[in-house]
Amino acid sequence: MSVHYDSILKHIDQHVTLSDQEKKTLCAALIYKKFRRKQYLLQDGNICTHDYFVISGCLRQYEVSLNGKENTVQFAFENWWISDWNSMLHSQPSVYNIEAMESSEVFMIEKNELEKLYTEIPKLESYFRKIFLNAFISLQKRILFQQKTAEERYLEFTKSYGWFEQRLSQQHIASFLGITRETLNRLKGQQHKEN
Amino acid sequence: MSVHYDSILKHIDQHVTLSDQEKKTLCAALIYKKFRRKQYLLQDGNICTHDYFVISGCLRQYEVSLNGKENTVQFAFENWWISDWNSMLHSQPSVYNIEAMESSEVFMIEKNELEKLYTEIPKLESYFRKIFLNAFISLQKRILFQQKTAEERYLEFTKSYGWFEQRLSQQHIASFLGITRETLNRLKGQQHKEN
DNA sequence: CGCCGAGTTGAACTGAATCAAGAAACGTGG
DNA sequence: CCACGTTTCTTGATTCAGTTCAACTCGGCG
Repeated sequence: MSVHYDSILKHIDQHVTLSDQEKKTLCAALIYKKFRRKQYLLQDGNICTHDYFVISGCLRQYEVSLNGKENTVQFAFENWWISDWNSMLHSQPSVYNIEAMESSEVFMIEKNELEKLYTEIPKLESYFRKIFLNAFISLQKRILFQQKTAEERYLEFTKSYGWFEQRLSQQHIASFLGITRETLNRLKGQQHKEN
Repeated sequence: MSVHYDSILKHIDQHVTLSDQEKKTLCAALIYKKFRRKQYLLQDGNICTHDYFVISGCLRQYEVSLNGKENTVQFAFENWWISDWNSMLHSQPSVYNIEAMESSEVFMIEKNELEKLYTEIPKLESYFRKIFLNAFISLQKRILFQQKTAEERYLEFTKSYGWFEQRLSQQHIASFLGITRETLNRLKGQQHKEN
Protein backbone atom coordinates (compact mmCIF):
# COMPACT_ATOMS: atom_id res chain seq x y z
CA MET A 1 0.00 0.00 0.00
CA SER A 2 1.22 3.46 -0.82
CA VAL A 3 2.47 5.49 2.09
CA HIS A 4 -0.19 8.11 1.40
CA TYR A 5 -2.98 5.87 2.64
CA ASP A 6 -1.60 6.15 6.15
CA SER A 7 -2.96 9.61 6.78
CA ILE A 8 -6.55 8.85 5.83
CA LEU A 9 -6.63 5.45 7.51
CA LYS A 10 -5.25 6.98 10.67
CA HIS A 11 -7.89 9.68 10.57
CA ILE A 12 -10.73 7.21 10.06
CA ASP A 13 -9.33 5.05 12.82
CA GLN A 14 -9.92 7.90 15.26
CA HIS A 15 -13.65 7.49 14.70
CA VAL A 16 -14.38 3.90 13.63
CA THR A 17 -12.43 0.64 13.41
CA LEU A 18 -12.15 -0.92 9.97
CA SER A 19 -11.05 -4.48 9.18
CA ASP A 20 -8.12 -4.99 6.82
CA GLN A 21 -10.52 -6.04 4.12
CA GLU A 22 -12.56 -2.90 4.56
CA LYS A 23 -9.43 -0.78 4.44
CA LYS A 24 -8.50 -2.41 1.16
CA THR A 25 -11.94 -1.77 -0.30
CA LEU A 26 -11.80 1.82 0.79
CA CYS A 27 -8.32 2.48 -0.55
CA ALA A 28 -9.28 1.00 -3.89
CA ALA A 29 -11.82 3.78 -4.27
CA LEU A 30 -9.36 6.56 -3.47
CA ILE A 31 -7.74 8.54 -6.24
CA TYR A 32 -4.44 10.17 -5.32
CA LYS A 33 -3.74 13.53 -6.91
CA LYS A 34 -1.35 16.45 -6.55
CA PHE A 35 -2.32 20.05 -7.12
CA ARG A 36 0.03 22.95 -7.57
CA ARG A 37 -0.40 26.34 -5.90
CA LYS A 38 -3.32 28.29 -7.44
CA GLN A 39 -4.64 25.22 -9.21
CA TYR A 40 -8.39 24.63 -9.05
CA LEU A 41 -9.96 21.46 -7.68
CA LEU A 42 -13.38 22.87 -8.50
CA GLN A 43 -14.47 25.93 -10.44
CA ASP A 44 -17.83 27.61 -10.07
CA GLY A 45 -20.35 26.68 -12.72
CA ASN A 46 -19.17 23.07 -12.74
CA ILE A 47 -20.97 20.24 -11.02
CA CYS A 48 -18.96 18.85 -8.14
CA THR A 49 -18.45 15.10 -8.46
CA HIS A 50 -15.82 14.28 -5.86
CA ASP A 51 -15.11 14.49 -2.18
CA TYR A 52 -11.59 15.63 -1.36
CA PHE A 53 -9.45 14.60 1.58
CA VAL A 54 -6.37 16.73 2.17
CA ILE A 55 -3.22 14.64 2.74
CA SER A 56 -0.88 17.63 2.77
CA GLY A 57 -1.06 21.27 1.83
CA CYS A 58 -3.93 23.68 2.09
CA LEU A 59 -7.08 24.39 0.11
CA ARG A 60 -9.51 27.26 0.08
CA GLN A 61 -13.20 27.22 -0.78
CA TYR A 62 -14.66 30.56 -1.81
CA GLU A 63 -17.46 32.22 -3.69
CA VAL A 64 -17.03 35.21 -5.96
CA SER A 65 -19.93 37.58 -5.41
CA LEU A 66 -21.58 39.69 -8.10
CA ASN A 67 -19.41 42.69 -7.28
CA GLY A 68 -16.30 40.57 -7.73
CA LYS A 69 -15.42 40.07 -4.08
CA GLU A 70 -14.11 36.75 -2.86
CA ASN A 71 -15.81 35.28 0.19
CA THR A 72 -13.84 32.47 1.73
CA VAL A 73 -16.16 29.88 3.19
CA GLN A 74 -13.48 27.65 4.60
CA PHE A 75 -9.89 26.54 4.48
CA ALA A 76 -8.96 22.88 4.46
CA PHE A 77 -5.69 21.66 5.89
CA GLU A 78 -4.24 18.22 6.48
CA ASN A 79 -6.90 15.61 7.33
CA TRP A 80 -9.88 17.75 6.37
CA TRP A 81 -12.62 16.80 3.99
CA ILE A 82 -13.79 19.36 1.49
CA SER A 83 -16.25 19.43 -1.39
CA ASP A 84 -19.41 21.17 -2.51
CA TRP A 85 -21.90 18.68 -1.20
CA ASN A 86 -24.83 20.80 -2.27
CA SER A 87 -23.69 20.69 -5.86
CA MET A 88 -22.90 16.99 -5.58
CA LEU A 89 -26.18 16.04 -3.89
CA HIS A 90 -28.41 17.87 -6.33
CA SER A 91 -26.18 17.71 -9.41
CA GLN A 92 -26.31 21.46 -9.69
CA PRO A 93 -23.56 23.83 -10.82
CA SER A 94 -21.41 24.89 -7.91
CA VAL A 95 -21.19 28.48 -6.73
CA TYR A 96 -17.84 27.76 -5.14
CA ASN A 97 -14.25 27.57 -6.22
CA ILE A 98 -11.87 25.24 -4.47
CA GLU A 99 -8.26 26.21 -4.99
CA ALA A 100 -4.91 24.99 -3.69
CA MET A 101 -3.15 27.62 -1.56
CA GLU A 102 0.05 25.61 -1.53
CA SER A 103 1.06 22.62 -3.56
CA SER A 104 -1.16 19.96 -2.05
CA GLU A 105 -1.80 16.25 -2.10
CA VAL A 106 -5.37 14.97 -1.89
CA PHE A 107 -7.41 11.82 -2.12
CA MET A 108 -10.52 12.07 -4.26
CA ILE A 109 -13.58 9.86 -4.02
CA GLU A 110 -16.10 9.91 -6.79
CA LYS A 111 -19.70 10.49 -5.73
CA ASN A 112 -21.04 7.12 -6.87
CA GLU A 113 -18.01 5.29 -5.52
CA LEU A 114 -18.73 6.79 -2.12
CA GLU A 115 -22.35 5.69 -2.31
CA LYS A 116 -21.15 2.16 -3.03
CA LEU A 117 -18.70 2.34 -0.14
CA TYR A 118 -21.52 3.24 2.25
CA THR A 119 -23.23 -0.07 1.50
CA GLU A 120 -20.02 -2.10 1.48
CA ILE A 121 -18.63 -0.52 4.65
CA PRO A 122 -21.52 0.61 6.85
CA LYS A 123 -19.03 1.94 9.39
CA LEU A 124 -18.29 4.70 6.95
CA GLU A 125 -21.79 5.99 7.53
CA SER A 126 -20.84 6.39 11.14
CA TYR A 127 -17.52 7.99 10.24
CA PHE A 128 -19.08 10.57 7.98
CA ARG A 129 -21.92 11.20 10.39
CA LYS A 130 -19.29 12.27 12.89
CA ILE A 131 -17.33 14.25 10.31
CA PHE A 132 -20.40 16.18 9.24
CA LEU A 133 -21.50 16.71 12.81
CA ASN A 134 -18.12 18.24 13.62
CA ALA A 135 -18.24 20.33 10.47
CA PHE A 136 -21.70 21.51 11.45
CA ILE A 137 -20.54 22.47 14.92
CA SER A 138 -17.64 24.52 13.51
CA LEU A 139 -19.90 26.35 11.12
CA GLN A 140 -22.33 27.16 13.89
CA LYS A 141 -19.47 28.79 15.76
CA ARG A 142 -18.62 30.70 12.62
CA ILE A 143 -22.15 32.10 12.46
CA LEU A 144 -21.68 33.66 15.87
CA PHE A 145 -18.15 34.68 14.94
CA GLN A 146 -19.42 36.71 12.04
CA GLN A 147 -21.67 38.74 14.34
CA LYS A 148 -18.69 40.14 16.17
CA THR A 149 -16.72 43.27 15.33
CA ALA A 150 -13.74 43.16 12.99
CA GLU A 151 -11.37 43.47 15.92
CA GLU A 152 -12.98 40.68 17.94
CA ARG A 153 -12.92 38.42 14.89
CA TYR A 154 -9.27 39.11 14.29
CA LEU A 155 -8.33 38.43 17.89
CA GLU A 156 -10.38 35.25 18.03
CA PHE A 157 -8.87 34.13 14.76
CA THR A 158 -5.28 34.56 15.90
CA LYS A 159 -6.11 32.82 19.16
CA SER A 160 -7.87 29.83 17.57
CA TYR A 161 -6.15 29.55 14.23
CA GLY A 162 -2.89 31.38 14.77
CA TRP A 163 -1.03 28.25 13.81
CA PHE A 164 -1.96 28.64 10.18
CA GLU A 165 -1.75 32.40 10.00
CA GLN A 166 1.72 32.24 8.43
CA ARG A 167 0.61 29.84 5.75
CA LEU A 168 -1.99 32.24 4.38
CA SER A 169 -1.79 35.65 2.77
CA GLN A 170 -3.47 38.61 4.42
CA GLN A 171 -6.03 38.90 1.66
CA HIS A 172 -7.16 35.36 2.18
CA ILE A 173 -7.39 35.75 5.92
CA ALA A 174 -9.32 38.98 5.43
CA SER A 175 -11.80 37.31 3.08
CA PHE A 176 -12.24 34.55 5.65
CA LEU A 177 -12.87 37.08 8.40
CA GLY A 178 -15.30 38.97 6.19
CA ILE A 179 -13.35 42.23 6.25
CA THR A 180 -11.17 44.10 3.75
CA ARG A 181 -7.43 43.71 3.36
CA GLU A 182 -6.99 47.28 4.61
CA THR A 183 -9.00 46.80 7.78
CA LEU A 184 -7.13 43.62 8.66
CA ASN A 185 -3.86 45.43 8.14
CA ARG A 186 -4.86 48.26 10.45
CA LEU A 187 -5.88 45.78 13.12
CA LYS A 188 -2.47 44.14 12.96
CA GLY A 189 -0.88 47.55 13.38
CA GLN A 190 -2.90 48.22 16.52
CA GLN A 191 -1.82 44.92 18.01
CA HIS A 192 1.85 45.78 17.65
CA LYS A 193 1.46 49.08 19.46
CA GLU A 194 -0.37 47.43 22.35
CA ASN A 195 2.34 44.83 22.90
CA MET B 1 -48.79 3.80 18.84
CA SER B 2 -49.47 7.40 19.61
CA VAL B 3 -50.40 9.55 16.66
CA HIS B 4 -47.36 11.75 17.31
CA TYR B 5 -44.95 9.10 16.09
CA ASP B 6 -46.28 9.54 12.56
CA SER B 7 -44.42 12.77 11.92
CA ILE B 8 -40.99 11.50 12.87
CA LEU B 9 -41.39 8.09 11.21
CA LYS B 10 -42.54 9.77 8.04
CA HIS B 11 -39.53 12.04 8.11
CA ILE B 12 -37.09 9.19 8.66
CA ASP B 13 -38.79 7.23 5.91
CA GLN B 14 -37.79 9.91 3.45
CA HIS B 15 -34.16 8.96 4.03
CA VAL B 16 -33.98 5.32 5.13
CA THR B 17 -36.39 2.40 5.41
CA LEU B 18 -36.91 0.92 8.85
CA SER B 19 -38.53 -2.40 9.69
CA ASP B 20 -41.51 -2.45 12.03
CA GLN B 21 -39.30 -3.82 14.76
CA GLU B 22 -36.79 -1.02 14.27
CA LYS B 23 -39.57 1.54 14.37
CA LYS B 24 -40.74 0.11 17.67
CA THR B 25 -37.23 0.23 19.12
CA LEU B 26 -36.83 3.80 17.98
CA CYS B 27 -40.17 5.00 19.32
CA ALA B 28 -39.44 3.41 22.67
CA ALA B 29 -36.52 5.80 23.02
CA LEU B 30 -38.53 8.90 22.20
CA ILE B 31 -39.83 11.14 24.94
CA TYR B 32 -42.83 13.23 23.98
CA LYS B 33 -43.03 16.67 25.54
CA LYS B 34 -44.94 19.92 25.13
CA PHE B 35 -43.43 23.34 25.66
CA ARG B 36 -45.31 26.58 26.08
CA ARG B 37 -44.35 29.82 24.35
CA LYS B 38 -41.19 31.32 25.86
CA GLN B 39 -40.35 28.12 27.69
CA TYR B 40 -36.73 26.97 27.52
CA LEU B 41 -35.66 23.59 26.20
CA LEU B 42 -32.07 24.46 27.02
CA GLN B 43 -30.53 27.36 28.92
CA ASP B 44 -26.96 28.50 28.51
CA GLY B 45 -24.61 27.24 31.18
CA ASN B 46 -26.32 23.86 31.25
CA ILE B 47 -24.98 20.76 29.58
CA CYS B 48 -27.18 19.65 26.72
CA THR B 49 -28.25 16.03 27.09
CA HIS B 50 -30.97 15.57 24.49
CA ASP B 51 -31.64 15.85 20.80
CA TYR B 52 -34.95 17.51 19.97
CA PHE B 53 -37.22 16.76 17.04
CA VAL B 54 -39.95 19.33 16.43
CA ILE B 55 -43.37 17.74 15.87
CA SER B 56 -45.22 21.04 15.79
CA GLY B 57 -44.51 24.64 16.69
CA CYS B 58 -41.29 26.57 16.41
CA LEU B 59 -38.08 26.81 18.38
CA ARG B 60 -35.22 29.27 18.36
CA GLN B 61 -31.58 28.68 19.23
CA TYR B 62 -29.64 31.78 20.21
CA GLU B 63 -26.61 33.02 22.07
CA VAL B 64 -26.58 36.06 24.31
CA SER B 65 -23.36 37.97 23.74
CA LEU B 66 -21.42 39.84 26.41
CA ASN B 67 -23.09 43.13 25.53
CA GLY B 68 -26.50 41.51 26.01
CA LYS B 69 -27.44 41.11 22.36
CA GLU B 70 -29.23 38.00 21.18
CA ASN B 71 -27.78 36.25 18.15
CA THR B 72 -30.16 33.76 16.64
CA VAL B 73 -28.27 30.81 15.21
CA GLN B 74 -31.25 28.99 13.84
CA PHE B 75 -34.97 28.46 13.97
CA ALA B 76 -36.44 24.97 14.04
CA PHE B 77 -39.87 24.25 12.63
CA GLU B 78 -41.83 21.06 12.07
CA ASN B 79 -39.59 18.06 11.28
CA TRP B 80 -36.33 19.75 12.20
CA TRP B 81 -33.77 18.44 14.63
CA ILE B 82 -32.21 20.82 17.09
CA SER B 83 -29.76 20.56 19.95
CA ASP B 84 -26.38 21.81 21.06
CA TRP B 85 -24.29 18.96 19.77
CA ASN B 86 -21.08 20.63 20.83
CA SER B 87 -22.22 20.73 24.43
CA MET B 88 -23.56 17.18 24.17
CA LEU B 89 -20.47 15.73 22.52
CA HIS B 90 -17.98 17.23 24.93
CA SER B 91 -20.19 17.43 28.03
CA GLN B 92 -19.50 21.12 28.25
CA PRO B 93 -21.86 23.92 29.36
CA SER B 94 -23.83 25.26 26.42
CA VAL B 95 -23.50 28.82 25.19
CA TYR B 96 -26.91 28.59 23.58
CA ASN B 97 -30.49 28.96 24.67
CA ILE B 98 -33.20 26.98 22.94
CA GLU B 99 -36.61 28.49 23.44
CA ALA B 100 -40.11 27.78 22.17
CA MET B 101 -41.45 30.62 20.00
CA GLU B 102 -44.92 29.12 19.99
CA SER B 103 -46.40 26.35 22.06
CA SER B 104 -44.60 23.38 20.58
CA GLU B 105 -44.55 19.60 20.68
CA VAL B 106 -41.21 17.80 20.51
CA PHE B 107 -39.67 14.38 20.77
CA MET B 108 -36.57 14.19 22.91
CA ILE B 109 -33.85 11.52 22.70
CA GLU B 110 -31.36 11.23 25.47
CA LYS B 111 -27.71 11.24 24.40
CA ASN B 112 -26.91 7.71 25.59
CA GLU B 113 -30.17 6.35 24.26
CA LEU B 114 -29.24 7.68 20.86
CA GLU B 115 -25.83 6.05 21.05
CA LYS B 116 -27.55 2.76 21.81
CA LEU B 117 -29.93 3.28 18.91
CA TYR B 118 -27.03 3.71 16.52
CA THR B 119 -25.82 0.18 17.30
CA GLU B 120 -29.30 -1.34 17.34
CA ILE B 121 -30.44 0.41 14.16
CA PRO B 122 -27.41 1.08 11.93
CA LYS B 123 -29.67 2.75 9.38
CA LEU B 124 -29.99 5.62 11.80
CA GLU B 125 -26.32 6.36 11.20
CA SER B 126 -27.21 6.86 7.58
CA TYR B 127 -30.26 8.94 8.46
CA PHE B 128 -28.32 11.29 10.70
CA ARG B 129 -25.42 11.47 8.29
CA LYS B 130 -27.87 12.87 5.77
CA ILE B 131 -29.50 15.15 8.32
CA PHE B 132 -26.17 16.63 9.36
CA LEU B 133 -25.01 16.94 5.79
CA ASN B 134 -28.11 18.95 4.95
CA ALA B 135 -27.68 21.03 8.08
CA PHE B 136 -24.08 21.68 7.09
CA ILE B 137 -25.09 22.77 3.60
CA SER B 138 -27.65 25.23 4.98
CA LEU B 139 -25.11 26.73 7.35
CA GLN B 140 -22.60 27.14 4.56
CA LYS B 141 -25.19 29.15 2.66
CA ARG B 142 -25.72 31.19 5.78
CA ILE B 143 -22.01 32.06 5.91
CA LEU B 144 -22.26 33.65 2.48
CA PHE B 145 -25.59 35.17 3.39
CA GLN B 146 -24.01 37.02 6.28
CA GLN B 147 -21.49 38.68 3.97
CA LYS B 148 -24.23 40.50 2.12
CA THR B 149 -25.69 43.91 2.96
CA ALA B 150 -28.66 44.25 5.29
CA GLU B 151 -30.97 44.87 2.36
CA GLU B 152 -29.79 41.87 0.35
CA ARG B 153 -30.17 39.68 3.41
CA TYR B 154 -33.68 40.90 4.01
CA LEU B 155 -34.72 40.35 0.40
CA GLU B 156 -33.19 36.89 0.28
CA PHE B 157 -34.83 36.03 3.56
CA THR B 158 -38.31 37.00 2.43
CA LYS B 159 -37.77 35.12 -0.81
CA SER B 160 -36.47 31.92 0.79
CA TYR B 161 -38.19 31.90 4.15
CA GLY B 162 -41.17 34.17 3.58
CA TRP B 163 -43.48 31.37 4.60
CA PHE B 164 -42.45 31.67 8.21
CA GLU B 165 -42.12 35.40 8.36
CA GLN B 166 -45.56 35.78 9.93
CA ARG B 167 -44.84 33.28 12.65
CA LEU B 168 -41.89 35.27 13.99
CA SER B 169 -41.59 38.70 15.56
CA GLN B 170 -39.48 41.33 13.85
CA GLN B 171 -36.89 41.27 16.61
CA HIS B 172 -36.32 37.58 16.13
CA ILE B 173 -36.04 37.92 12.38
CA ALA B 174 -33.63 40.82 12.86
CA SER B 175 -31.46 38.82 15.22
CA PHE B 176 -31.42 36.00 12.67
CA LEU B 177 -30.41 38.38 9.90
CA GLY B 178 -27.74 39.91 12.10
CA ILE B 179 -29.18 43.42 12.00
CA THR B 180 -31.05 45.60 14.48
CA ARG B 181 -34.82 45.80 14.88
CA GLU B 182 -34.71 49.38 13.62
CA THR B 183 -32.82 48.60 10.44
CA LEU B 184 -35.15 45.72 9.59
CA ASN B 185 -38.09 48.01 10.07
CA ARG B 186 -36.67 50.63 7.75
CA LEU B 187 -36.06 47.98 5.11
CA LYS B 188 -39.69 46.89 5.30
CA GLY B 189 -40.73 50.52 4.85
CA GLN B 190 -38.63 50.84 1.70
CA GLN B 191 -40.19 47.73 0.23
CA HIS B 192 -43.71 49.11 0.60
CA LYS B 193 -42.86 52.30 -1.23
CA GLU B 194 -41.27 50.40 -4.10
CA ASN B 195 -44.35 48.22 -4.65
C1' DC C 1 16.76 45.90 -14.01
C1' DG C 2 12.03 46.56 -14.07
C1' DC C 3 7.68 44.69 -13.20
C1' DC C 4 3.86 42.87 -10.51
C1' DG C 5 1.41 41.30 -6.65
C1' DA C 6 1.15 41.93 -1.64
C1' DG C 7 1.23 44.87 2.06
C1' DT C 8 0.88 49.64 4.17
C1' DT C 9 -1.05 54.11 5.20
C1' DG C 10 -4.06 58.20 4.76
C1' DA C 11 -8.48 60.71 3.89
C1' DA C 12 -13.22 60.78 2.65
C1' DC C 13 -17.46 58.40 2.66
C1' DT C 14 -21.37 55.46 4.01
C1' DG C 15 -24.36 51.68 5.81
C1' DA C 16 -25.94 50.38 9.80
C1' DA C 17 -25.86 50.97 14.91
C1' DT C 18 -27.12 53.71 18.56
C1' DC C 19 -29.89 56.78 21.13
C1' DA C 20 -34.30 58.65 21.88
C1' DA C 21 -39.17 59.03 21.97
C1' DG C 22 -43.79 58.16 20.42
C1' DA C 23 -47.51 54.88 18.50
C1' DA C 24 -49.56 50.62 17.99
C1' DA C 25 -50.67 45.92 19.56
C1' DC C 26 -51.24 42.59 23.07
C1' DG C 27 -52.86 40.20 27.06
C1' DT C 28 -54.27 40.03 31.69
C1' DG C 29 -57.16 41.12 35.46
C1' DG C 30 -60.93 43.61 37.26
C1' DC D 1 -65.46 44.41 27.66
C1' DC D 2 -62.70 48.00 28.91
C1' DA D 3 -58.48 49.88 31.38
C1' DC D 4 -53.96 48.97 32.34
C1' DG D 5 -49.23 47.92 31.87
C1' DT D 6 -46.03 45.64 28.85
C1' DT D 7 -44.07 44.63 24.86
C1' DT D 8 -43.39 45.39 20.02
C1' DC D 9 -43.11 48.42 16.23
C1' DT D 10 -42.08 52.86 14.01
C1' DT D 11 -39.55 56.97 12.89
C1' DG D 12 -36.01 60.56 13.34
C1' DA D 13 -31.30 62.42 14.51
C1' DT D 14 -26.68 61.36 15.45
C1' DT D 15 -22.51 58.59 15.57
C1' DC D 16 -19.12 55.30 14.25
C1' DA D 17 -16.88 51.05 12.43
C1' DG D 18 -15.43 49.64 8.41
C1' DT D 19 -15.30 50.43 3.26
C1' DT D 20 -13.64 52.73 -0.58
C1' DC D 21 -10.40 55.09 -3.22
C1' DA D 22 -5.86 56.40 -3.92
C1' DA D 23 -1.02 56.61 -3.51
C1' DC D 24 3.11 54.75 -2.06
C1' DT D 25 6.55 50.83 -0.29
C1' DC D 26 8.50 46.55 -0.25
C1' DG D 27 10.17 41.96 -1.76
C1' DG D 28 10.51 38.44 -5.14
C1' DC D 29 11.14 36.73 -9.72
C1' DG D 30 11.57 36.54 -14.84
